[in-house]
Amino acid sequence: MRTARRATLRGMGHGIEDVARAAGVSTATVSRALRGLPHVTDATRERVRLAALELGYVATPSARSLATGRTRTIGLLLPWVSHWFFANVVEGAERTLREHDHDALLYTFDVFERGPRRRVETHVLRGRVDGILVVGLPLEPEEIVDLDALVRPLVFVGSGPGDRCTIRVDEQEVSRIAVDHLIGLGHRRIGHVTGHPDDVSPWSAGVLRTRAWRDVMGATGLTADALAYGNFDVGGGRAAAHELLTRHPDVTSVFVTSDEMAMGVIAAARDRGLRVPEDLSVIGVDGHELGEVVALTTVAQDVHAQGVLAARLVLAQIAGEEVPQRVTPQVRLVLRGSTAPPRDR
Amino acid sequence: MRTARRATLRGMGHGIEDVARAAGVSTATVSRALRGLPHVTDATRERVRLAALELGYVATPSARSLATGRTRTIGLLLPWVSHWFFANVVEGAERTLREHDHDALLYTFDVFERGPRRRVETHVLRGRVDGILVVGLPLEPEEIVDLDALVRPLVFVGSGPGDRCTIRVDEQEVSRIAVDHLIGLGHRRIGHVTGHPDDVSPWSAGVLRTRAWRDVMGATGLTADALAYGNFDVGGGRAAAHELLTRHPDVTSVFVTSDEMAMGVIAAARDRGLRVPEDLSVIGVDGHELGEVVALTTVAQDVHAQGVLAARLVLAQIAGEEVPQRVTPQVRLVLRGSTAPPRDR
DNA sequence: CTGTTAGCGCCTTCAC
DNA sequence: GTGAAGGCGCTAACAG
Repeated sequence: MRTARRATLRGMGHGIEDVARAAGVSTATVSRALRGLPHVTDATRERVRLAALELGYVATPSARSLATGRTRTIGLLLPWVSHWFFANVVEGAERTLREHDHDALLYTFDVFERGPRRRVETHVLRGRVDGILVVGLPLEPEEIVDLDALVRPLVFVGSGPGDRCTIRVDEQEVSRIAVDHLIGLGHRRIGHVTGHPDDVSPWSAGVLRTRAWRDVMGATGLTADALAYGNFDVGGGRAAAHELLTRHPDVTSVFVTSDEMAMGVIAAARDRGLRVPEDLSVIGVDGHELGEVVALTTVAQDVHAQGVLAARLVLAQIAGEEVPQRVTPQVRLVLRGSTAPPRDR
Repeated sequence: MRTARRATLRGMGHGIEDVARAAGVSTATVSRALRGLPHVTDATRERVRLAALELGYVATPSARSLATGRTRTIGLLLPWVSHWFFANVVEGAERTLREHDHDALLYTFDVFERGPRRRVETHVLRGRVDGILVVGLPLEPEEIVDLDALVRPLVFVGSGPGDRCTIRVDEQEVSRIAVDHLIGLGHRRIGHVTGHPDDVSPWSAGVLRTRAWRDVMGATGLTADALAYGNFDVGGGRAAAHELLTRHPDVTSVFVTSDEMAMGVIAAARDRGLRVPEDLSVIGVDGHELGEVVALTTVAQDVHAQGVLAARLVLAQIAGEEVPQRVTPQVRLVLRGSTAPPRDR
């Protein structure tokens, strides 16, 4: 008795067979018609479309994926979403992906948390995604190997090995702009607050900015000894600044590798009764909206645009197109009230 | 010639058959063994486990989904991720879901954008998710109907109809705490900045807080006429404050329905040469980390915890457990420097 | 242009 | 406790 159609579809609606029956065609034709493939009469296509619409038919993604090998889903790998940079990349990427009928799957791996560095479990991505966006995650070489094993296009944002499609600002330039600005104002004792002390990845943004800070300082004949770690958040920046200012009370300005930490530094200055910028100049990196509220001078970048571009580049790779190996978004110095010439003291 | 095993799996690794062969058992046994189902000897299970490990076998999600009808994926529906509240809910939810081997699929629908309210296309969720988290999205009745048609557990966070599993603070209490605080300080002219003017949903957070502001003001015999809309972001809050203070120069304090907008209000005060809190008191809602930097008094809530709980509640529903229809997280007044008694003038 | 027929990789009854 | 076989819903050759 194979006549009795097992109307399964687990209570999810109608299947392709229902549409086929309603339109009086075969399932193959329905599939072709609905996906806009050639070799279908306009009339048939329209008939199928109507039938599908009426029944509220949408192809079951897992069935489609199983048959095609494509998931129309992109994995977003990142440490946090509650940080400004990441939230904005994610938002830009997700919107762009959706415009192109792709889904965004979120995977957070907080590799910066205290304790031994947890390895990113790339195997959870197997068969789930057509492409991967790695955002601000300084991966170990073995992790890259694991990702490569997935045989899916990869795009890195805000961190990444040199030999892969990577979108990131010129970290050297970022530090140079910031430090040059402070030097230009007359500062000689320039402190530095950066990310995580255990982060030593050669392509971590924090590491690169710190290295460039050292370079610029050295090239100008200044000593780069006032350094503290703020773990990329407000509270961390505040604590780091306290530590820094206690150990190096002669510091007149601080270059901070993120606006969130920079605002923490400003809070610390206030804690200590120091006025910004009269007693202490502070410059950050990012272009956080709230920087305007505290008049934070910063080296700004358009993060949303980076998310959009990243999405476009994975999609392009999936489509078999060539993509640039390296995109370097512009940065610009945004002068506000947190930097000024040092007071004589 | 059906002997020639078509080793497809589209270059993705090994399939269940490979594991079966390696372990010398059938695919059925592999399936049972790997998923911890009963009726498998410890010895066989171990053998299968080893074989799978060695081959790096992971069941293809789409195949599994097609066979089981479950996707182990939860859809996150929200307007933005770049706003503090949302980024934190998402982060809490994603981590919790991952701990329970579930994926988080992101769907942003900016229903607050200018122009006609875009309808949330729930059909993109069909067959993609086992459950749905609706975060801070004031949906229309028809949209709820569409969601219900998916026959999947639903949890609302930060907004939601009264008759569904909803996690949200008591909005009345939020407004009461804030306004009472200002009244207690001696303010009589209390302005208000809230979200989007077109948002009239009876269960939008902004709408409810504004209504409660009116109620509390009225109950105290104060006029609630100084109102402006800040669209839930910093720039919007700033613009709204300018409008408000121009129209109602006698206002001595402002109750703002989010910390991000409240910080915009503080920026506007500075623009106008008004000192906070001497000339203008400002109180927000949320507990944004950066509130500390600008000494923002606020009615705080634990948003990360709400994300965690939301994830737990969908998972519980999927497991067939009963869940509370309403969870009301605690809020607390965080006194900082942005509120003070009004100056006589 | 359209229908038929195999799978896609895994799960799941049902025998053994 | 284990294996055989059919099915999940859709796509993709291949005929016609």
